[in-house]
Amino acid sequence: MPELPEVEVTRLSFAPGIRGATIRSASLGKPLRWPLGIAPQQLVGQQVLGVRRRGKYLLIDLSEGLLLLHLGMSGSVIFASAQAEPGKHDHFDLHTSQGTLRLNDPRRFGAVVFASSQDDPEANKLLGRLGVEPLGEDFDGAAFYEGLQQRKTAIKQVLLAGEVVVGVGNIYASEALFIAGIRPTTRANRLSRPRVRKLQDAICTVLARAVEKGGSTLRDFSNAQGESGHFQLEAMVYARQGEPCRQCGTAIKSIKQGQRSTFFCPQCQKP
DNA sequence: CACGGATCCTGATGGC
DNA sequence: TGCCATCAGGATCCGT
Repeated sequence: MPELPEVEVTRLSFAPGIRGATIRSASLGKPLRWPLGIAPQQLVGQQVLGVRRRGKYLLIDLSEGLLLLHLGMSGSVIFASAQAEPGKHDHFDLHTSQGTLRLNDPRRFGAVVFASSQDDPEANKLLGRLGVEPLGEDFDGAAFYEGLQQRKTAIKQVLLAGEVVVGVGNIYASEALFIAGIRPTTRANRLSRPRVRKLQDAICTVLARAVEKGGSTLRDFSNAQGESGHFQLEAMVYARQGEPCRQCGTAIKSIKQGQRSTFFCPQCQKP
């Protein structure tokens, strides 16, 4: 479900409501990808200072540390004043003076991890290898080009790895490469400066647009208010194998790269 | 150190 | 209330 736009839409939908709240209690369901790192009771009494995002991580700033939240493949968050008893796939509840934040994640690839302010939370291992923010000021052409020059792998997989630029998932990687006219199998270090520039613009455009639209609703994405993105992503290539390219009519192709599906137009996207 | 593959887990879908 | 294979929006870890 969540790539950067969905995570950002989630953040925007609950950050104002939870800011300033005091944590009353916290509870865990089944194990997620990583353990919380502390006993849930240790969160009690802490203040929620705000909510930021880094890549696909939600960073909840607390008075004594940082709560890192990742939605994995199937996670979603609800923030509401009254919550029913946790359901089968509800694996984390944060009860606060202003409402309950609940993580629902059927596949449990997501995580909630506490980083104490005693250990420099910003230096958390999970945040260490992340690339530049695509919607931030640091995403400039020169640095992006230099980053890609270091990689001989297919550009699609370099985007997904998140070590050069973060937040581009499987859907938006295919979409951005289509907009930029670049074949997903092209090796990253073989791209010319102008093509890298075009790709950079395409990534910004497609992600920013998706955030504006409230996240794509390819399946069942909804924000923390339970509102589904009232927008169906009009994908140019994603999941459109065999269908005509919206630009030239050529049949969209589907291939596997690193066990993930990739979609592209063999006519519009050049190696 | 850059790369490719295995791996975690549940649910939906489609072929037989 | 059939069973089985395949696939799904992520990303870390491990062997090479």
